[in-house]
Amino acid sequence: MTTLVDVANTSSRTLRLLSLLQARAYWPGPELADRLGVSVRTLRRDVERLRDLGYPVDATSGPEGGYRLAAGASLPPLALDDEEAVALALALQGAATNSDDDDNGAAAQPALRALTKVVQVMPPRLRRRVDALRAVAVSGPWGAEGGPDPAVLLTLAQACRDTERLALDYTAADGTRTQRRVEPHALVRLGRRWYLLAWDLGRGDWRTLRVDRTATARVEGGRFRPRELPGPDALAVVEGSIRTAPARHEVSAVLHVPADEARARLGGWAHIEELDPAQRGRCRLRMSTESLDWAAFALARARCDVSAVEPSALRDHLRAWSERFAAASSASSA
Amino acid sequence: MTTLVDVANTSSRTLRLLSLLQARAYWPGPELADRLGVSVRTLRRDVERLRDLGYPVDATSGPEGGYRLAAGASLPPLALDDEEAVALALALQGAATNSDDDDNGAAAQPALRALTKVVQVMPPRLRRRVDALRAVAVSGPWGAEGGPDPAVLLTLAQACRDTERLALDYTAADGTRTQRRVEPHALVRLGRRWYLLAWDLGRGDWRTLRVDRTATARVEGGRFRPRELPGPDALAVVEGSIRTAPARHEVSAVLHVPADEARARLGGWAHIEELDPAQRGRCRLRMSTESLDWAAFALARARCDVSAVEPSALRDHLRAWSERFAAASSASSA
DNA sequence: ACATTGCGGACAGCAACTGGCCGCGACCGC
DNA sequence: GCGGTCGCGGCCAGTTGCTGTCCGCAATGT
Repeated sequence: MTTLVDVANTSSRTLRLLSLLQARAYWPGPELADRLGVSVRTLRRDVERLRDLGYPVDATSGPEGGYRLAAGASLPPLALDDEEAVALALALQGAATNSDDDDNGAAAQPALRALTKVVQVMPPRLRRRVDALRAVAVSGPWGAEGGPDPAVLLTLAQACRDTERLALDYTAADGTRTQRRVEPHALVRLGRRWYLLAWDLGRGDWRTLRVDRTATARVEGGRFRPRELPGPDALAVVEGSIRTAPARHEVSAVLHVPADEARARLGGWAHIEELDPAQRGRCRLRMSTESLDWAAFALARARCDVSAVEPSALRDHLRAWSERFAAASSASSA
Repeated sequence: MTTLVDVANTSSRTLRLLSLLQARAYWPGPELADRLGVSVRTLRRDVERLRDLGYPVDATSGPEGGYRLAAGASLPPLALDDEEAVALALALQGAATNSDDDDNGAAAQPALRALTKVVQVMPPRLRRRVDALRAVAVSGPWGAEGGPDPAVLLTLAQACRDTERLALDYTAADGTRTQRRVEPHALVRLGRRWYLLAWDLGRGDWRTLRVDRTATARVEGGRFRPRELPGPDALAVVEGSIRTAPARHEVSAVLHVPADEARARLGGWAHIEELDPAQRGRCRLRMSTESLDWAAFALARARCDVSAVEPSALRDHLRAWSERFAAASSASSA
């Protein structure tokens, strides 16, 4: 399974040892030595080598003893099997495309980087499995938001990292479709959208493109030498070129349940504050969101009476839902 | 940054080379050699070594040529930096705890396995960052469902893999809290819940415990020799011990928008079917869910009139929401 | 055509690795 | 307490492997 090829090499053995230590927590020394095809003495030396490399290998003596890879100063290369790799690719993809704005929005960037690493070295058969599952596993409300195509996002990320020219099918804001050849420079996440900062070869100028408006992206082969950015920082450039930040709503409401009960029902989804002691059995909900749908949903999940709903836009929203639901729940046939 | 420790070792250099090749796609040979502190000739030999190990390193000649790590027969050990590791841990954790039932429910198991691997070798400082972000990043409606504590889930997974005895604080179905000492055998995901199949040392019998009812779990130190399962398969045992599968709702409704518009608004969230051509401008929504909240939310996201809502329970649900929202949207003060 | 880059053979010197042996300490079950 | 099992690390002698340098060759883009 993980046997790869047996090379008698010392360094290859060290790599194999690292993999083995990650696959199982405890390994009796003799078994390890047998697996690696060396004597126990040499195994000890290999372990010592790993330790010198900075990977702390704990060992316990006595019967049932053995070696175990512990947490160290830096992360060792992860040896994952096929299933784990697929799960990882899907999870990272979800994190890169779906993650919430304020929370792990910052984590989306590293997630995307990690994803490019994984995908680049992933065997084709695994990539096919990921592609197949991707279709099924959109699974999540964000898909509804017309988020970026994960495949496109991934291609763009790789091209940025590798400084490779791209050909894009792009739909501009006014709906016109254009073909663009660009030198991609950076992917920036702003709000809950991804933007590609690129040098447009057709127009000879910098452009900020929305990834979710990019239908297809393919690598054109040629690599390029990065130009100097028209600003101190990719983020700054993109921010400058985006007109307005998407409107945020600061939601506030009073829930007619005790605070801890509300927290239990809503999880970490909204901030729940205690009200003053006189108002026992009630609490205040606060959340900051771009989508009133989410706010309405949160109120619904609270399963209790609600009052003092705060942006008036949300009240309008609730009224609209209410009317629609009333209609839907009464009419039982088309 | 990634320098670890400089060991003049050959094997360490091979590891470093692997990391470098993953960090950037193209590396000119001379630059690589310089980074590794060896001559180009030795670099070529190192590359050859990697190839012998099964990692396909592509090389292109000519100016702008260089080395690149391609997709191979098996996944090479992933060398991730700190940020990537944190993002990865968060993403995997999300996949393991939140993932939807039918879709990547199957992927939850490998995700959890991968997570145990990562966490086991993750430096404490990174683990702290993950823990810190975890609190913020529940971010998602599932948190509200009282899903399992990721930390507990992780501890259980590690203990299963390492066959280590555990002490659990468990809240039984009737609400009584008990302390249990168990030998954990397998984690099984059924429906959208995690179950721990374990041998209860206090009672001397097998038990199936719900992970989300487990408040704390700590490793007791001792390792044990796995007992024989009372069935062919952990899944079978757990299935047998769970009385009823959680009730599922097969939701159906007619949306008063064209099918493709509905798909655009709902993403992969629900299945949208065309109706017969006479009914242009309408389509049928189908989804299968355990939570009527989600169904209601989906209908709301469709932002259109809805009719022929199908389980009557959902109609009741909608009516309840409607009334609550009507109240909330009119009363603007507590 | 030229420069740049990768490929691989040959060689000599040096460094490292290997296996076998040893005594030591830690730990567990009897 | 005692013996068995296991990890630790020193020592040694033989062998293996690695390294840098030099070389001619092939591929590629300017």
